[in-house]
Amino acid sequence: MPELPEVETVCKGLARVLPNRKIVGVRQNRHDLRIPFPADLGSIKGRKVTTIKRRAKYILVHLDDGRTLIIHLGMSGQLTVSKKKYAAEKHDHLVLTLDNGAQVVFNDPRRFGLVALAKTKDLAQHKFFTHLGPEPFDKKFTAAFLAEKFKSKKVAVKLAIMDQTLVVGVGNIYASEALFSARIDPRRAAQSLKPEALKKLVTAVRNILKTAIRAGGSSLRDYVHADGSLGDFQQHFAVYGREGQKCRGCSCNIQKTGGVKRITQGGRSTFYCLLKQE
DNA sequence: CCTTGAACCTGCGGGC
DNA sequence: TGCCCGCAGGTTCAAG
Repeated sequence: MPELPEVETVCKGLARVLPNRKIVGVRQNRHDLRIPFPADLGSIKGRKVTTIKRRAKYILVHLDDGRTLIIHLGMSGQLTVSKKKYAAEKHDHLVLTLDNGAQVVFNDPRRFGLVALAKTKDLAQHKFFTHLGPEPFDKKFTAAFLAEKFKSKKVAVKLAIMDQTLVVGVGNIYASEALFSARIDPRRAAQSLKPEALKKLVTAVRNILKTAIRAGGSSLRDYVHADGSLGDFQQHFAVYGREGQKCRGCSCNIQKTGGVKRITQGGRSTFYCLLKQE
């Protein structure tokens, strides 16, 4: 479920519930996801949560002893917070109980997620983060920056913009959406984009992510993303998942174009509409 | 350094 | 009804 907007939405939900709460129970229903659970994960029991942050697609739960609980949702992870009595569901792998009785449940059918524990609050040097590019909303993420990074990249721009070492947060859905919004053919070699196109791409990435965050945020209630889906934003996808249908946001004639195209790049689906690009 | 492809894992829907 | 296939929002690793 998660690209940056979904993770951001989950973080916002957690931020309304977790800070200043003490963790009074840690239940591990298995010992690993993509990587083993920390051997000392149980030691977060008795600790109080200070703040919630996000870096790339990682959720950071800072603790009052200076350590950080790191959670990544992978492809299918969900974090829900419920005050109701916990009823175990399939694929609930980690359940934290808070001192107000609330339960934080990490459910992840495909188990591509991860849970880790860092010794510090500052994670810049942590192995998960050293290789990551800037946040898309960081002022470092500019057309000039992308030009430099794309210079040596012959890969398709769709793949390049999803490369987390260049810029973080853009996953398979928003890559298609941002490129459509910028009217850039996803098949083009990254290094072939001119400054004007790069500028449009930077703007499009920021706008798409921001809009999706707003839509996701609007669907929050008692849960941190109750259904684990994309909130309201999926109804606004212009091209993603719309093969053969009319794209949203350009005035192409579907009779003429055949609608949105789907191709495979890097083993994953890309959706695009080429009107106004040729 | 760059690129590609496979691997990790479960669930769902479509076709036969 | 069952079986097989392809597909799903991420990341890492090996090999060329």
